[in-house]
Amino acid sequence: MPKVTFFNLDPEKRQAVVEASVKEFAEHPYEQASLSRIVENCGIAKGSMYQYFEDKLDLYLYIVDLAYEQKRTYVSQAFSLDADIFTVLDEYYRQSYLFAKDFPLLHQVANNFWDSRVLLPQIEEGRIDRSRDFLKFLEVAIASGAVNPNLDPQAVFFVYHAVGKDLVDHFEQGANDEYIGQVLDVLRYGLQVRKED
Amino acid sequence: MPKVTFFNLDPEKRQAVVEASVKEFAEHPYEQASLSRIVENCGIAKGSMYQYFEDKLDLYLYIVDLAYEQKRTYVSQAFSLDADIFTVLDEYYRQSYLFAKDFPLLHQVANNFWDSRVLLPQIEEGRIDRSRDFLKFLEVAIASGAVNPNLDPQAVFFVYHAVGKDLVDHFEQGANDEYIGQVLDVLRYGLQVRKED
DNA sequence: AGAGGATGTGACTGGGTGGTCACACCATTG
DNA sequence: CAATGGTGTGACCACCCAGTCACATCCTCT
Repeated sequence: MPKVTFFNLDPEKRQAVVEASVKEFAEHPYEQASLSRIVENCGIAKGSMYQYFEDKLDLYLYIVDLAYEQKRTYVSQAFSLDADIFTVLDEYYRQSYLFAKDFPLLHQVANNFWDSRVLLPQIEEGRIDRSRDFLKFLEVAIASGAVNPNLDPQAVFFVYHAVGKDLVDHFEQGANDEYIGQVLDVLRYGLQVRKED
Repeated sequence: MPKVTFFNLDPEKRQAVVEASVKEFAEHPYEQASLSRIVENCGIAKGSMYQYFEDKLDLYLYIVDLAYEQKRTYVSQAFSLDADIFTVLDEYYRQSYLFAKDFPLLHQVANNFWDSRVLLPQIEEGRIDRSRDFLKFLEVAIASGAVNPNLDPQAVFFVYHAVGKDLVDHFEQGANDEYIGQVLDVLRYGLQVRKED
């Protein structure tokens, strides 16, 4: 948590600090990110930074929080949709995509955090949260008869999460709406040919 | 490429250098790996290291090569199998798993390399190679009638690759044979219920 | 024995890092 | 006016890094 001094700051200055930090943590994982570069980029003194934050980690976690907060405003729309599971998943991937397109730096920050090896507990916690939501959704979908009940729910979550993560990773290389649809088709229909077709 | 001096070395010493380097590059991504720690761990002088390798990057790429060479001896078995695509993919994932179990440090080295941001071209090259092999296999499988021809081959590769990578990532947390089978079931049958069942 | 080339060595260089601290500044009080 | 306390500052500290180099050591061939 930032110190009170940070929130007393002139908003313009505070914004400059945030922007420079976001840029740094987007371009470098935590360990390689440099406080010296950040203060250079936003034109404040090194010492000032330590009036605002406890240390480098405190600043980092604050920036990561900002990123996930913004992301949540996008993806939460998907889960509040009153539709079948395929529509929800489609929307979820699409909202992730929009977030990455609208806030590429915040997207990178979140990505770097997920890949990081510091503070595994916090990452693991987020993973469990996401898994719970997903599994609840899956249960309903199975009960409604839309989803193949022979599959292992944990394995389904694993597959969807792995694909979603990589899908987002590759947005920078220009994945588009149509491609997302095709990827989802693979997950929906499976690889094996369907006799019914 | 290491210098000739390295290959003239007493094998026992050479092994010590390799082992210490593998350990370091398994525990830290390239940028954070420390030559000072390596030489400390294998008991040779810093200067000696520069008799064996051009620089840190030279050493790193040599170690990465070792890792992939070892991995290839495992996964290549899958592709030489004369079986249907599902058996081959199953075997591919399983061999990746065995490699990670038998050589956890080399597995970590390869993983770190794949996630790294240095030398993107070399990583991209490997990605294209794997994609080519996979797509060729897929073509045959579609022609043979085993695989749903309505799916986009690029999207199929994308999904399988994403899942395979995460599957391997999580081996350390104890994924097992049965779990691999269940994950593959998800990919094979898809999420949507099959009318034929 | 001596010469010469290959190899081993670790103190050192220049540059980076996160974090500190004595001091300067400034606004609000009494 | 003076005093107080929150805020800004950048030189500085201790530490770590990749890479160098003058020198020591060893081996082989003459």
